[in-house]
Amino acid sequence: MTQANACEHGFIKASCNDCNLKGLCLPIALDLRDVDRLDNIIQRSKPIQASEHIYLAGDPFTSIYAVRSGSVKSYFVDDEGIEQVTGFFLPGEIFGFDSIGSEQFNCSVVAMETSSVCEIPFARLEELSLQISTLQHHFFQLMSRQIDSNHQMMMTLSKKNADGRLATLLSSLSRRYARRNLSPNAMRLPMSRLDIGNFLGLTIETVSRTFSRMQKEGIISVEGREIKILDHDRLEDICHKPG
Amino acid sequence: MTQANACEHGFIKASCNDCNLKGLCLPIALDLRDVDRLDNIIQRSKPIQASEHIYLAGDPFTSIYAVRSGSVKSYFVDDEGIEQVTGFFLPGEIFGFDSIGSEQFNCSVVAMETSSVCEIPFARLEELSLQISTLQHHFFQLMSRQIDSNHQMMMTLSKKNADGRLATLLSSLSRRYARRNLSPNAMRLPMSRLDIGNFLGLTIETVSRTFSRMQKEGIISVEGREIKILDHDRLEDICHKPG
DNA sequence: TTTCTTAGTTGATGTAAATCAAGCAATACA
DNA sequence: TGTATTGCTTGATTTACATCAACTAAGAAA
Repeated sequence: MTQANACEHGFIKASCNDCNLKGLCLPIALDLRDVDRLDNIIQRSKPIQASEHIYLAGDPFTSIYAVRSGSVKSYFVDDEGIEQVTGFFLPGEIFGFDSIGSEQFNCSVVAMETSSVCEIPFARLEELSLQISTLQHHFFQLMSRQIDSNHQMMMTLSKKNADGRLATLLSSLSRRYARRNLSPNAMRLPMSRLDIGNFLGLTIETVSRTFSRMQKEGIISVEGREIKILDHDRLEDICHKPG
Repeated sequence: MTQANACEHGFIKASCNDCNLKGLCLPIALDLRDVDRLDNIIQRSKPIQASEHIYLAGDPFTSIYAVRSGSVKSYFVDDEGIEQVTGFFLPGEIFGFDSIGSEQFNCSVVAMETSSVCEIPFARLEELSLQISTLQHHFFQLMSRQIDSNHQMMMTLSKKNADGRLATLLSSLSRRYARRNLSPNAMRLPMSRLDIGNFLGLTIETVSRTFSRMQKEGIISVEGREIKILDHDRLEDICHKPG
C-alpha cells in the first residue's frame, strides 16, 4: 500500500492516478483527464481507528465511499434492536450504494481495523456521470454486481448449512484478496467471530465449532484470526454441497 | 389495468403516458417530451402465459424489464442444481438489474400467471440517462432500493424464524399492493407454496404449517392462495419478534 | 503481581424446522 | 366414468443448530 502524506487541509494528499486500487473502484478505461476531474471531487480521510464509525444509520446521505486501506463492516439495527451485518468491505470496494434511494443512510459503517476511505459526494458524482459515459456505466455495473452478490448471499443463507456458509465466506474473501494480488491462501480475518456469525446467520459457538471441524479435516488451519486455506478444492466442494 | 391493443407489428400499442403504473417504474418528475423519448425505445410484449420464461440465465443480457401486468419470479440455479428464488415482481416493478454487470443474465425470470412486460434495451437507456439527468438519478435510486431491500432479506433469512419470515413476505406484498391502490387486506398470491418456501429458506411443509397456525390465531385467513390479513398489527409484531 | 475483561473454544442439552410419510381436493387425462 | 397428477395439508420422527454453561488465553487495569 502506497503511504499517502497528510497535507495542510487535514485531508490526505493523494491521487486516484497514484492509487494501486484504481482498477477496482474506477473503470480501467478512464483517461487521465477524467480521472483528474474525479480526483477533484473526492475527499480522502485521515486514518480511522478500529471501531470508529464512518457514518451512522440516520445520518444524512451525501456521499458514497471507497475503502482505501484497512476494512469496514456495514450493519443495520431493526425496530427490535436486532443487528444485521450486511457486508464486509476491503480496499478497492465501494460502500453506501444502499442509501442512494434515501435521504439518510440505511446502514451504519464501522472500521474493523485502522482504515482510510475516499469520500465521493454523490451529487457531484451524478453530475460527472452525465458527462463521462464510462463513469455512468461503471457505477451501474458496480451496483448491479452488488445486487448479484446479495442474491448469492440469499442462496447462502437460505440453502446452505453452517459448513457451507463459512466456506462460502472464506472463499469470497480469498478471491477478493487475490484480486489485489495478495495471497489467496493465507489471511488475517479483520472481523470477529461474532461479526462472522451475525453476517452468516449463525451463533458464535457454531462458527467456532465449524472452524475447528474444518481444521481437523485439514481443509484450513486456524490460529485465532489467522486462517490458511490448505485445500481450496475441498473448500469449494463444501460451498456447493447441499446442506 | 388499462387494456392495451395489439398493433400490426405484434407488439402492444401503448404509451408510458397512458400507463397507470407510471409513477412506479418512471420518475414522476419526467416531462411529456422525455417520456416520449423513453417510449420510443421501450418494447411491449404480448401476453406471456404462466410458466413461460421472459429470459433464461445465460441468455445474452441486453435489456431490463418492467412488469406491466401479472407477476413474475426470478431465480437462479447453482453448480449443484440447487435453485434459489431471488425475487417476486409485481406490476410497476423492474427486474434484470442484477445482470447489468454481466454479459449474460445471472437469473432466469418466469411468469407466475399470464403477464406482460415492457422491455427496456439497456444500452439505449444508458444513452438517454446521459441526456436526462432525472432518468439517471431515478435508475440509481431504483437500484439502490433493490440493494436495500436485499439487505432486509438478509436480515429476514439470517435472524427470523418461520413465522417472522412468512409474516415479512405477506407484509411486503400487502404494501406493494397498496402502492397500486389495491386492497392491502385481501390478495391472491401468484406464487406456489414451493416458491414461497424456496424464497424464504423453508420447506413447503413449514410454510403450510405456518399459514395454518397464523390462521388459527386469527391473524390471517387462508384459502389456498387467497389470503386475507385480519390483524395487521399482530402481523407486524410477528415480523419483528425475535426468532 | 493479581484481578478484570474480552475473544474464543468446547461440552451437554433443548428445540425449531427438516425429513419422512400419509392423506385430501381439484384439475387433467384416458 | 374412473385414474393419474399436482398443490397443499397434517402427523410422527429426526437432526442441525441454538442455548446454556464452563473453561482457556491474552490483554488491560489496579
